Amino acid sequence: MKLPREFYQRDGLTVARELIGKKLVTNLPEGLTGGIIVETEAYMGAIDAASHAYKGKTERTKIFYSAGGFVYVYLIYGMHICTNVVANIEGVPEAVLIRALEPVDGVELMKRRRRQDNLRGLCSGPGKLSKALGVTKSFYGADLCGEEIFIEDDETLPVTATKRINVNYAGEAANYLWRFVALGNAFISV
DNA sequence: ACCGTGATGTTCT
DNA sequence: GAACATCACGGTG
Repeated sequence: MKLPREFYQRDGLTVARELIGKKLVTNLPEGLTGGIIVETEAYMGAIDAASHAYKGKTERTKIFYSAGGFVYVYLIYGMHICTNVVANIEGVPEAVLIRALEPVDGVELMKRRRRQDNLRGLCSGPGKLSKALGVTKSFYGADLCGEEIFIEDDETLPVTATKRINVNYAGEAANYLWRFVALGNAFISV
């Protein structure tokens, strides 16, 4: 079952935690690919120095201000795409970064896109899973209640919260336990 | 196992 | 012109 708009229209921390165990899917002309979400991070807008939306609305961050359930993508370090889910209601700029998947559907296609054969490393990082799923900059603003990219209900997994990865520049916010991981899962990024 | 490094583009100063 | 929510590779233990 595809998650409805209401799932996303809650606070970012709840959405980030509850996305663990759900299945992220893209359905593109080359085929359907997807996997269980096993690692996420919440980025909490105006109260979060690590968030791209911390300093307000720009051309890049305007999608944060839409209703939950749309896609925010950006290019990092000049070569990797990161895939995020916008959370909360219109006007509240929160988002959830998807950091790792356990590969499930279209594994062969994902291996081809990534040019690598190792299952364990196939989707174990935000850049990796974006490439495996075929997510590009054109996904900016895509509707998760549509057909190209969506999230389905799946299993319930035990979850722990830890500090977020690579946000040391964010001062106090770097210590918040806003990363969520499926306990004991082998497909997480670190 | 753990470094160190090079590749690369967009955003904001 | 710096900083950046990264990855793969090759070196050394």
